[in-house]
Amino acid sequence: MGPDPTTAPREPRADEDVAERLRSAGLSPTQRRRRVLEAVEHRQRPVSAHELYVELAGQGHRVGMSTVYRALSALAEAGLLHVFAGDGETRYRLCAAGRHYHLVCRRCGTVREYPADDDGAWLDRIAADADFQPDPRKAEVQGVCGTCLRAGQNGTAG
Amino acid sequence: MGPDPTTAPREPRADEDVAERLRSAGLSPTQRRRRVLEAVEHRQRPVSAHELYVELAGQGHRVGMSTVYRALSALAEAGLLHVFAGDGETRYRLCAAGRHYHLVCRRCGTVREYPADDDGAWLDRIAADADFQPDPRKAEVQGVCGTCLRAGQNGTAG
DNA sequence: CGTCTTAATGGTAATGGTTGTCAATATCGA
DNA sequence: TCGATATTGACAACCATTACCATTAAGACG
Repeated sequence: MGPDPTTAPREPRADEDVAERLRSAGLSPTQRRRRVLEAVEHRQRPVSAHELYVELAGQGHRVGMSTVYRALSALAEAGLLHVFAGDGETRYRLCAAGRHYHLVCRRCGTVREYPADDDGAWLDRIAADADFQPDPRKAEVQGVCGTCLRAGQNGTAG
Repeated sequence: MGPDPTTAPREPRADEDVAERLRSAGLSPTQRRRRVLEAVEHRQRPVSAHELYVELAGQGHRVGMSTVYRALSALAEAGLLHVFAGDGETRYRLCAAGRHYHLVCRRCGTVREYPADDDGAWLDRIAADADFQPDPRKAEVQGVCGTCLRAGQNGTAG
């Protein structure tokens, strides 16, 4: 399949977007890093290094384990990913820009980003009240999401 | 070395309190578990299993590594300790009863429990707004405490 | 478009925190 | 005190993560 720069039916948009994101994070947008970022991006819940490794291998992309770990660490360090640790293996998830809290369901593991815009006063109050400067992107609330809550009522309450 | 049950000039109050806390958590208050809980209790910042092991050994108390791990896990499971993972080794800290957030300083590691009583509306609003039932004791906000903030201004703000 | 310099990569070995195993021991009730 | 049961501790096993270093890709330059 020869690439036709003039008539290419692909949309290089998404790929370029990923590359640009890497660049603005201070990372050269290598092929492997783009693959890793894209793979994380397509997940709704945090994913582990090993899971990504398997997924990429299944897609025919040969990315070494070390590279997956390095990419994830770099992306997390750059603030593009949020880190979830504590259950054996570390998990990563895309972290959007802007103020938000992370609502983590301890049953299904789904993470939701709850906007802190209109509610940011809470963080600001803490800053003034407790002599503490909170990082809006590093606020995490654990609990149970509505779906699991309703599902659990049927399954456990008997 | 030898404990004197009859003439001990200590105040059994604190020890009984620890035992009672273990009992109400559903754990039989064995000597080792009491030692572990007491050791965690006397710390202001999260402590690792290995650190506790060394500390207890230094006090002449022979507590096996496995026991330390098991006690910490059990105490955390029971809700008496809060778990901090993600920096190599897992760390534990006493978790008070009542609604509070954990303010974690990423510089010095100190954890402060910020009461959520008057501010609980925030969690309740999330519950209604985002279809999510938050666990008040599992809310964690990372940031920088005032002390480190002021110390850092001199060293880094150049 | 080739070449060269440098950073990234990947297979593998090593690291180290954590857990499993099981005999020895402490705990608690009778 | 005696016995049933849960706990403990030393050690080995486990496994996620990192270090190492030869190989390879990326990007600059002519």
